[in-house]
Amino acid sequence: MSKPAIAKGTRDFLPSEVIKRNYIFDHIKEVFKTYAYLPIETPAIELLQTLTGKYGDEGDKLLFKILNNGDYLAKANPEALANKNSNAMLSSISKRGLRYDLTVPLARYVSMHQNDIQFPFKRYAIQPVWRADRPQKGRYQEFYQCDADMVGSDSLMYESELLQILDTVYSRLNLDVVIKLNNRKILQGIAEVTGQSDNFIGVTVAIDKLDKIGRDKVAIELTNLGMNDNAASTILDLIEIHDIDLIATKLSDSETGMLGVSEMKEVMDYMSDYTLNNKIEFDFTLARGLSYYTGCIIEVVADTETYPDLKMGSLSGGGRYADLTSMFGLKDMSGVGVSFGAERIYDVMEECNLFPESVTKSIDIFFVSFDTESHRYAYKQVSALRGMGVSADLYPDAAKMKKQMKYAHGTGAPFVAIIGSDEVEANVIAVKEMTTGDQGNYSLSQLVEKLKL
RNA sequence: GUAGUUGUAGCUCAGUUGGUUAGAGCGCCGGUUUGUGGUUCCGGAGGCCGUGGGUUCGAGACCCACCUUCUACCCCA
Repeated sequence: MSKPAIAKGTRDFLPSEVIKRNYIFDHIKEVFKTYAYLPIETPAIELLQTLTGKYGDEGDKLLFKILNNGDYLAKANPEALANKNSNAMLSSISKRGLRYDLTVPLARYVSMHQNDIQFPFKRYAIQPVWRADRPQKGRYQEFYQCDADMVGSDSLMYESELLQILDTVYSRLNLDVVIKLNNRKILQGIAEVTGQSDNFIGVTVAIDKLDKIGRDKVAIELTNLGMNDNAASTILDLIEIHDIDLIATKLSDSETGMLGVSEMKEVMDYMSDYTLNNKIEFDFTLARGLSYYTGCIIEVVADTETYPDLKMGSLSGGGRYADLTSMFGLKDMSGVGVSFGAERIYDVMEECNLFPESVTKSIDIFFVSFDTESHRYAYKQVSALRGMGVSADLYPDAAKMKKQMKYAHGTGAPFVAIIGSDEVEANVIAVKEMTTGDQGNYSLSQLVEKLKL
């Protein structure tokens, strides 16, 4: 017999953990529905041709590939096999892989079903994704993403809508966050006015590290790109601005930059009547893996003022991608979306004790009994309660009271019903409140009243 | 992919310069007060010491390889 183990980067969940995870999923789903996003599902398995090349070279390495069925080596590229060249052999032994995120499957879905859906298409999906990454704090190989995306409109109303979704979900979870906002066009504007348009990617990669490695080291990275100290410090001065009007005065020479500014202003204008529960701030250092974002960029982190000791990456991310579906042959489909990292939200809520007490309650009442006759009586009471929507359970036989009570305690039930010959005779239910130890007799209907309170 | 780190009972971990039969706490099971848990006392079960190889009279301990855990980097939720 082999020792039980599970694959690295994956986890089992205890009932109490699943209940708490569902608490998060339910709140997110509820808000998605309120904002009129519709659910879709896509398979865990996608064709590798769908997945590869969408996440950059790094992403391709992190894709889980599925070996072809049958005698796959017999059909492998003989040259690659002889040379032990895994990369060259891959296409001949693996056609499929596990999805890496929910956005690329969405693009595939929209392209395939463009005749069956109407645009703007608003969909949400809460499904697991897989990445062959090195596991770390808050990083797993299998984790859930909760995405809401809109495809098929340029309107900045949707940016505003998604910001409200973020704000609503986190306030309902009672988790204080800071919503950070940027626009890739503003980043481009900064590169333009400092004469670094050719270095755009390098510049954004460098400035994205600002809060991690500090101003001096970013300045070194910038000068390494070939610009002089002056340009580097101008860039640093610009990105450290947090005021949209101030940045506007600096970017007046860049058409793209000014477009970014006006987009941001319009988004905020849509928000003007909405009362935010969380902080929202402009952060021009925000770059977020530039793979497909073209406009607004959003990132959510836990508020360090409320949780000073917390160390956790971003909890949500999102943004506008002007042309996601063209890789699948559908042109001119602008989209915008946000994604909730449920695992990290769970970890933060656990660490900061943010799950309400009531979430952990699994059942309403547990029954124990003293002998065969009272056991049968108890079972009838349990059935009746279940019929009325009360979550009730009964120990399967009249074992020793200590053993039954211990099990009852372990269920987490707030009340335990104790049934012996006295109760059967009087046709009552003796109910003990576990936290206080108080005990009293109730009729079935009285008990239902008590439990429904 | 790079660097470090970890692996001993179900869980958390001790285990001396290599030396008889590998320990503790918690948990689990049983008994103890005959209608009451979390919180009495007593007893018991449970270990290929990550896997494979090597050094040695002798390895949980030393060496090599692989696997695994956690962490930082890269990248990302």
